[in-house]
Amino acid sequence: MTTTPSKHEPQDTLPPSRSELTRLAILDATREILAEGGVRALTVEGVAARAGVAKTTIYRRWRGKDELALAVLVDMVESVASTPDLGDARRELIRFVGKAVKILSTTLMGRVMQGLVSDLATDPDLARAFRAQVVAVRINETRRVVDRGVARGQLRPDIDIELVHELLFGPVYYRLLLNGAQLESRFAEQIVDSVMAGLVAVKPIRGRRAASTA
Amino acid sequence: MTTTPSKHEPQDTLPPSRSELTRLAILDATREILAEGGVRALTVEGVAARAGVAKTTIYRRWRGKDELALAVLVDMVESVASTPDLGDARRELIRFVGKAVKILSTTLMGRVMQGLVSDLATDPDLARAFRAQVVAVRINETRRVVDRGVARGQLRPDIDIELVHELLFGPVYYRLLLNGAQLESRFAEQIVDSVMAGLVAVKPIRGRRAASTA
DNA sequence: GGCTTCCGCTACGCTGCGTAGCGTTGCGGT
DNA sequence: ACCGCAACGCTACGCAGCGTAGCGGAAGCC
Repeated sequence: MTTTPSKHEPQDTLPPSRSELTRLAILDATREILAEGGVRALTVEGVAARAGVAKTTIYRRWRGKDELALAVLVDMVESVASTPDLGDARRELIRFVGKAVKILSTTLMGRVMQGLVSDLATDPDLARAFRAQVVAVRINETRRVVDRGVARGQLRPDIDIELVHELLFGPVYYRLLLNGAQLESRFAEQIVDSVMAGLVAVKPIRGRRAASTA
Repeated sequence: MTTTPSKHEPQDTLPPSRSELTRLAILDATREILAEGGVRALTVEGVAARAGVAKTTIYRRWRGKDELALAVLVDMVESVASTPDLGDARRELIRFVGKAVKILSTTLMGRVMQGLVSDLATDPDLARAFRAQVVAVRINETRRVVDRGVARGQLRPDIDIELVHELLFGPVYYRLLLNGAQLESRFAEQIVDSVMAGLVAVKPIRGRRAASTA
């Protein structure tokens, strides 16, 4: 697999500055190393060598390998387009979750995730950046899809967006990180169908008791 | 935070051998270091120093810090008892998931998990051991609880156990590893109620409830 | 051209890994 | 009590990788 150029390169009109060139060289080298050996193989010295760049140059831009990996990841997340309006909430959710499944299983974003997780727990700055630039994006997209479903009368209006987001993507990352089972497109469908059972709009029936905090 | 002795210490009758004493000293030191600084602070040299043990002694038993952390984790998982029969599938599932939530949020098992995840992706042996001794235990327990629910007529008989297992615990680990949101006991209830909607034996004509923004 | 900014390069100190060799101590058998 | 083996302690390595400092050179910007 060769290097994916990753969207936001400078506009064709303006020539890339030297600074931008080295930046891209570093990110590309990071991507390649991650693709080959995972995060375990990611070293600042290795990136510097492959990018044809001095080690100090990397440290002038990022504080360490964690930030570097996060930069690559953010670079990828930004390329994720929003889910189109398909007229049906279930289909949209499947598309939405399925896209994450596909990206995590076919690109090296899965590997970056695997290697980044442990660092999230120990580096507060990294965690904050990750949540702001990755998790929040997913939550917002969930909100858009759910809101459309509610507007169509397909989903209940009193849905906890963040909870739904966790129910949808939790299993995906569980497989990626812990279970080891293969991430297949069918999995997205299974998840959505399971979660949907609690989301569908029904004629107002008197619920049993309200949820209690025990 | 003091050291948790962790169940299977030698029988009271037979005095612990020297070999066993050093083994326990190493594992205790590992636990302490993990509790204080997380996996990032876990170094073989640090463990050796705190345990009052030579570094080589550690390498004679484990191949590295990964195996050491896994040993501590397995040591904890073994102490997790099975879910008792409560007569109600929903209550049992909440108890089941809630126990995991509590353990991950109150003991240092959460921290060990956080630090171990990245290594799972790069060390096949470690991943195999983890799945056999941690994941498989959870799946089996899920099966027991679900089977009881089916026998009582509370749950559908055609339930995919592994899928349910992923739906239940995926969100828990999602919070622990990625989201950063606090793991509270109420979360287990929310998850179970959401997943239950698709598991109940009869059509959801009766009370239905899931996510509520409270 | 001159100034600023960015970059390459070497060299360093440091931590932690994993191993080798050898001395020392505890433990079990007879 | 003795001996033999197994386990442990200790020192000393070589190595990889981190992160920093200092200096000289090259590109960009008026």
